[in-house]
Amino acid sequence: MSLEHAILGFLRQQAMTGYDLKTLRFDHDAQHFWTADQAQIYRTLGHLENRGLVSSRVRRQRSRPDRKVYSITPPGVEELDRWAASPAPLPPLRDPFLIQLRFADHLPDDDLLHVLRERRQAMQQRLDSLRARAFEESRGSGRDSILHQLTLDAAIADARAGIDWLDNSLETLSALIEQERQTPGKQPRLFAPRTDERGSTS
Amino acid sequence: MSLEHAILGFLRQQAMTGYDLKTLRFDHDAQHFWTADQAQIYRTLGHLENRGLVSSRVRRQRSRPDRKVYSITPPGVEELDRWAASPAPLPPLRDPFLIQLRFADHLPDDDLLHVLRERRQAMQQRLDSLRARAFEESRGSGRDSILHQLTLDAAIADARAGIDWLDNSLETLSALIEQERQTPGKQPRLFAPRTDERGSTS
DNA sequence: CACTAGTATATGTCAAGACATATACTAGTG
DNA sequence: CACTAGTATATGTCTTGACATATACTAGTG
Repeated sequence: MSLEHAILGFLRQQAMTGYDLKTLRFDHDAQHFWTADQAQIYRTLGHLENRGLVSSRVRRQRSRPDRKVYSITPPGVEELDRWAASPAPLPPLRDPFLIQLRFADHLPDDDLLHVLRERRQAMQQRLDSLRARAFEESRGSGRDSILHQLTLDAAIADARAGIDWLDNSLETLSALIEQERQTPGKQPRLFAPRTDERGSTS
Repeated sequence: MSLEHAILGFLRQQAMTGYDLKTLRFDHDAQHFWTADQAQIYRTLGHLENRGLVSSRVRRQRSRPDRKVYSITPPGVEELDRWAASPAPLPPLRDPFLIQLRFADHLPDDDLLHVLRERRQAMQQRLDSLRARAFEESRGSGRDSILHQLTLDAAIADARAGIDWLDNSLETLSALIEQERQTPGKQPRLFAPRTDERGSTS
């Protein structure tokens, strides 16, 4: 599981509780490449502890609920290093928006363009906030800091590519719509007009 | 569910069986933006039928198993159109490779570069096959065909962005490694300096 | 003749993830 | 004083998706 290894990675940097992992790490540091919900983090910590890859000790607190601080164990470090050097399969592209677009040929022109523009705006917002973060977190020349910056770069590259693609698509579709308007016999031809020589259309 | 709407979309184009949806559509047409396993397709068809969005009739065959041909119903068309115009939330970037990279600071230099190069090669292969498909399927100027081509463009843009990012990362990390080699001694560390925890020094 | 691949549908089971809710205490705000 | 937000852990449950297996018939290959 990826989440297991993300947790091991964070715990190797510093021992902490499930609450800290959620609020400090997954909601902030890792937010641009992996998210996890609280319930899942606690359950995964349980699994990792059962397998001996992390260990925990309870810190009693008076004015707060007790904290269960998790540390990575030597087998945990081993597992993390083993996994980090192993090839991960390319995750397939899997985007509901592309399903929408693929089957949008029955949408009114305005709706079609609107959906694309909305998507572009959302992507632009994501890009802006990623860039702001990248700027804020751009100091540090150690390896750890560089790796963090590279993950931000990946998210930025992804968003930029998405926006560029949307702009091109918007242009293509606008041109198509314009062209269809100028051709009153609006029959979308899926195949080439029937002028081929072989095989008569009986 | 996205899969439900993908199925509705395909069935609007043409009535077909679960088997056809799997082998002709999801394994080919939609392969670059959505995949689905056979069991899930059959079960989803069942749900859609229960909800009246598709209907089926059995075609008896002698030398083959019977075919259960599904057609989209008017409510199904309505649902598809409604969904196509509704805004889909941006799916978060979610890539196990970025977890690997983020926590790769303990990897030997060669392993680190190797992992990135392997990734680049896999991405390049994907890009090549996507480009080949885009070339083969580039005829057709109707709206349906254009929309299909746009989905291919999206996948191509994604792969290209990934490769560019990997090239930049490879360059950045090579430079960092080179620089670290020329500066022997203490490297900048974010956390406690690494001493041998073996305790008993002999 | 045994084996494999293709056509076709269906169920069982498990992991990952998302969402809701329970518990329990404190501190600050209106 | 009531309410809200914050700290902290935990369980219940549902959906999506992945993988395995069952059934059943035919055609081609070694």
